[in-house]
Amino acid sequence: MARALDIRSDLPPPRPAAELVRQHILDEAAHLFLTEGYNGTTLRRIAAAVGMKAGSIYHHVASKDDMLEEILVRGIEVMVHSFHHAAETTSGAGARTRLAAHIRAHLGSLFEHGPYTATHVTAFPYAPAGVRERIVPIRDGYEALWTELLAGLAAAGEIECGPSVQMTRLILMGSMNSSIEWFDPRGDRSVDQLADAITWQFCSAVGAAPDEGDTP
Amino acid sequence: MARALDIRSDLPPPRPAAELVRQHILDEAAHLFLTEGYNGTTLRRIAAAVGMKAGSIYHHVASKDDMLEEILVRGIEVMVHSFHHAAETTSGAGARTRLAAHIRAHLGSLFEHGPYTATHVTAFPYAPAGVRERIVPIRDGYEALWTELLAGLAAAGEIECGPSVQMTRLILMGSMNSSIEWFDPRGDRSVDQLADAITWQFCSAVGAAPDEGDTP
DNA sequence: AGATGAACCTAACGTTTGTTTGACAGATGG
DNA sequence: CCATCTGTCAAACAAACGTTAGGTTCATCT
Repeated sequence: MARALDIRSDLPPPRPAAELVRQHILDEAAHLFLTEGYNGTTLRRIAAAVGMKAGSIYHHVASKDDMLEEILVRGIEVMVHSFHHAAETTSGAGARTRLAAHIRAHLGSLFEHGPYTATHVTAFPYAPAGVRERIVPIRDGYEALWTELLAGLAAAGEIECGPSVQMTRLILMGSMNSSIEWFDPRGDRSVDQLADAITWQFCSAVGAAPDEGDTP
Repeated sequence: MARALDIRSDLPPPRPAAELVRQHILDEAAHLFLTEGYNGTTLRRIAAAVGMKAGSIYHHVASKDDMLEEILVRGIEVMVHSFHHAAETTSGAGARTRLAAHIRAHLGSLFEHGPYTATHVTAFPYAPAGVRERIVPIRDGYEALWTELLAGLAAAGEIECGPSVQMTRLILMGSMNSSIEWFDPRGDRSVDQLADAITWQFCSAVGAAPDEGDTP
């Protein structure tokens, strides 16, 4: 039986140093998963990047699959957080402003918050089946946010979708996500410029002209 | 020294049956590379799909890398062929018609000409470095066709690109290529509808209204 | 001082990878 | 009818894989 009424917690919080190493491992793993793919990345390669031997990794994580799963979950968390932040800061604005903010937020998740979100886009399709099944529901939650956003704007007549909102969402998210294969935020174009370009190409179809004023 | 002046060629043309088996192997390999990824596909898995044992594959193909390379090359050939066909059939048409035809042609390459082109999109980024280096120049040729097309339409003022033609091309090709991760041509939407949706979202920005007439 | 336990190492586990080998069956050709 | 060529197989190869086990170091706590 577990001792109760202990003054201090029986399960002490993880040491900050240990958690820091764990973060470091996941950072390097995510970076390698992103550039080399999941199957193309070996534990020895990850260990070398951290400055350890392969076996030592297992003192911080349960398995290679577990690493990927945690990276994918964190990637979605970043996206969801950015989405809500964009929604709050443009709650009263017009259609184009709101859409532009969300596009910028999604691209920010990809390029400005470490390799977790980007790994999500590239490594997910070929992740082990078990991992994928556990991630899909979480991922669905984020996609639902986008569907809701686009459907709302379309229903209000503020943007014009094609045959279906889902198809529109998939095309838009495809053009955003595929940018990680060619866009370099340290290059001669900024993330802002990329967001502007995608926003422009996507919602230039908006019946309403580019609006800057609020619509309370 | 090679014997010359032989009546028959020293290198007899490959038997048609043998070439057929080879095609079959490449077909199954491409399908597996597409669905499971290159590193996630084993030679034994490919052999099983063809109805052989792993070792037998090597009587038809030099190596796993060689399989991938040939698949990638053929994928580009399909795309280039479709591009030129679209260019010929709409040489005198207006901007939107020409662009729509090329978008439809590219999507046709992805979904209607076997797994070679689609494999090219998904497997290329994580192909072995040696293979990738040999493919890049060929791939550049196809991308140049698109750049030329978009630049021509933009220079004539028929479409409006963003800050750069390259960025516009990458965004457009990204939205087309990423559709292989979610679009199913056997589903309730046809490739034609997908092409229409992408064309609509992309070139609704065209200053000129949707034109149907030719501009000789 | 002695004990503790986390962090890391080396070494090896069993499995799977891409590839090679040698033998065997059937067709082909002189 | 014999010799040759083709395609296939079982078997084995070395290398690399993810993972486990056991030993060593070292700061911390009693």
